[in-house]
Amino acid sequence: ASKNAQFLLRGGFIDKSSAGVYTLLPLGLKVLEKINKIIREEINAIGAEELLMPSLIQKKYWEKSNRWGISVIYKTSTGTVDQDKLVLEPHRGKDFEYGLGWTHEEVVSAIAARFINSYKDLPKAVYQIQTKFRAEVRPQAGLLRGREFSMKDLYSFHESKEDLDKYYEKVIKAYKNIFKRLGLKTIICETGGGDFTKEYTHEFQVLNPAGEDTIFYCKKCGFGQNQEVYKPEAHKNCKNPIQSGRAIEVGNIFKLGTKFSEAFGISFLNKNGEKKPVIMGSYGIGPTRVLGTIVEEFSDEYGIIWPETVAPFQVHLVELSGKDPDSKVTKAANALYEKLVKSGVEVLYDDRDASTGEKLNDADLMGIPNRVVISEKTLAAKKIELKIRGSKKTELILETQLIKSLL
RNA sequence: CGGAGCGUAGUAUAGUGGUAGUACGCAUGCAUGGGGUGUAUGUAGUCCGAGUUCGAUUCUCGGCGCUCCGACCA
Repeated sequence: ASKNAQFLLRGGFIDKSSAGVYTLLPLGLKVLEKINKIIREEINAIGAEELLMPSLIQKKYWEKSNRWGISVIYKTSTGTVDQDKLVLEPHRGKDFEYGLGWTHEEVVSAIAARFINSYKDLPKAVYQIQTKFRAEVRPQAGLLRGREFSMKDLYSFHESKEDLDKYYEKVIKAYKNIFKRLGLKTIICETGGGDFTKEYTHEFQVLNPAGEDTIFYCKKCGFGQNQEVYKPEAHKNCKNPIQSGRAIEVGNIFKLGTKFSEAFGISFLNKNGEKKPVIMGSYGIGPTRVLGTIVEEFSDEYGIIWPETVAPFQVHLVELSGKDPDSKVTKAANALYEKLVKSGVEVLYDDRDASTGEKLNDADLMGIPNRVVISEKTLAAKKIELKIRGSKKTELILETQLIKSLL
């Protein structure tokens, strides 16, 4: 199994429900929410508003864009496998056909068609963080490729190509901020746009052997291309050799142009009273895939090493009291726990009646940045023991020092 | 979608045409107490359906599920 699946399952972050479908357990959800918070902050900062669209999307929407039929595998009411659609059981003598949302251009376009009428309504950008469904025949690599996963999808609407281009650059900047805060080094790669657009689209790729894509890039000039469209002549002005490697795609951005605005009739009257189609862009980041990617990037033989920005807790407090629930060690650890929580520190308190080795190994596996141990030894020294996850050494420090360093 | 394999306890596995064993886990006791400690007792299982057979967990067929290689991947 892949590293992220192994550590996340063993550490109690996720639980496998079926192939490519996972529950985020309380610990994993905490991490996901931290990732989402960073994404929201940066996307809000470029003027987009959050909304929430449905997952169940009626056939008529998909038919307008000619995408009914690329969707999810489900059983139809007749019991045969149909690759195209979800058919709900007959009701009042009628089948109801829906596609489960694997992207939301159709829904957002229908909304935009109703609300956008004038150049004064533009530009506009909306996004959501929502569960998506895809007919992956072969899910793999834990959270890196699932049948159900979380996605932040942002859609923008503009009166001109130039305005879209400007916003596209703003999104690139926001994405750079997001991935930087998540601790991920990304390479922006050009790739073909599929049936979306003839223009190049861009992927944010994290170099990692667990990745499914092969990319070509240059560290010096910033050149990056996916293998699918690789054209080395685009790099001829730089003398630095091109490198290649496996990479995980954590985000992608598209200029949709007028494909959807034409299909759904999203138009506006410009200053001259002329009717024009709206120019659109679409921009995705997969938070659950990001979660898996972070684990692929930050771990050692013992477990995960969370970056502080997304760690489920700041402190993993371990008390080594042995069996006696009334021992001085337990009381001191309880007191420290209360004090940390009151100070606003996020603490995971391991007060299990388990062996020392078990507790310390679990702490390594779970990867919380600061491990604090309270034991007979630390009480004797009137200090607490701190170990930063990922470093080899432990240090004895004063409780006040610890709290100060965490706030 | 092309190719391969697998389905036995909560998990990981062994074995058999005559109804199943081991390890871990879990429960309880005793010992231990700074890197998954020792010990005793207990707990729990053959994916579903059909066929062959006196008898199927084992063989055959179908279904469902899972894994791996490749293709696809807005």
